[in-house]
Amino acid sequence: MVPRTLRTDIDRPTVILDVAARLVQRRGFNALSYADIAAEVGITKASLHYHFAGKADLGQALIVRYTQRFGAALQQIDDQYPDAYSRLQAYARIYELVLREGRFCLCGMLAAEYETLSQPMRDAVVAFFNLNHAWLTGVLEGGRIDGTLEYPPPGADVAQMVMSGLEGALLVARPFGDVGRFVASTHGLIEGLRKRTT
Amino acid sequence: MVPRTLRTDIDRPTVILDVAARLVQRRGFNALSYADIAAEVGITKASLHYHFAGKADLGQALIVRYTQRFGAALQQIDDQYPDAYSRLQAYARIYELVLREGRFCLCGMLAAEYETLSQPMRDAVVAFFNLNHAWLTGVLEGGRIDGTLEYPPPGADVAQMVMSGLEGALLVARPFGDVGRFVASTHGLIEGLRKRTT
DNA sequence: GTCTATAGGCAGATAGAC
DNA sequence: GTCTATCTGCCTATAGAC
Repeated sequence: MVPRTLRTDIDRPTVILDVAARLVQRRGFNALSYADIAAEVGITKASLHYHFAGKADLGQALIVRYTQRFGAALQQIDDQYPDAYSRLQAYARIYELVLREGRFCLCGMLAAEYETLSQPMRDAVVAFFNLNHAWLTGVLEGGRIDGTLEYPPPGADVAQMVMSGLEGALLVARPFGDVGRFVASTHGLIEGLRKRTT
Repeated sequence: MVPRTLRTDIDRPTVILDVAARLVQRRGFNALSYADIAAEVGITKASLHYHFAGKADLGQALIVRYTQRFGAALQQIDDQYPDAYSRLQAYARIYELVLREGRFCLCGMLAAEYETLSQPMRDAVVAFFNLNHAWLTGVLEGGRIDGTLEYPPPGADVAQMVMSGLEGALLVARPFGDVGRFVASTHGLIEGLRKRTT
């Protein structure tokens, strides 16, 4: 069934996830309450429970959607940039945009709170990092082939270094409210991998 | 007044801070409750309030002590290791030991929860990072002088990169319960700064 | 789908006896 | 310093009407 008019509003679950994602990325999952979300969405707590039975279910949906979108962004980078170095730059830009919204990475936040999460949420967080790590490893190995990157250790280790470096750069820059601090950390990280065309 | 016998127990506030620090570094400040601490220390919640009037006061004391101890460890590194490269290695080892205890950096955890903290706690967290950044900047500039390090950008930027890189390596390695992942991230980070004696 | 009303629990915090 | 007892408030969650 197609709606008769172009809808500018979005469906409830999407709006709920939008609001919840923003709150978690700014304040953490343990500081998130159904009351806060309900107030911002403009419904009651009881209605929230209709869409997401429990807080852990909501949390899981949050991570799954975040990971899907992240995967799509990585796919877009692959399509848009031909060389590995440009892909790394674009990857770092994703993180920078998150910071500019005043947010932390959803899964970075949940990694900090990991021990308090339900098992499904834990598994989803790990899956997010696995996706990032696998993609980065591919890009890094591609960089050896296309000649835009140069690094001594295994690609998988460097992938871990890049991913951790970006998460950490977000984490530390946020209390300072300073994007410059993020750029300072990450620029050297990626330039250090660029092939020197001496 | 000197106690008549050698005391093997420690004073209450210290034990409270020990227990609270472990809980915060594993589960986060927002997941910390007076009930949990009291149960583990073996006193009541009311007694806890005698030593630390409010949760924010306890939190502040936690950060101050952590920062003091960290500063002492940095001083010890300066005394023990003559060259900049060895100092960086020793610095990374501090973080690795934290991970081996199953913990996250106290201030890394609080950086994630930053928006929910009281102003005094926020200021204390920032002070911790400032201490680390200043010390690292000094070490890095020393490495140019003693010839053990080599890096293109300003020392302050590299300091930010190293600090963020270690915090991020802790953050991401913990959900995997894998110290190897931490080492993979940080080894390349520090070796990349070492002067090539070609 | 959304509401009102409410249950049941745990949070941080305080009063006052010992 | 430590206790018992209690307060107030917020939390997640549910029942049931509309």
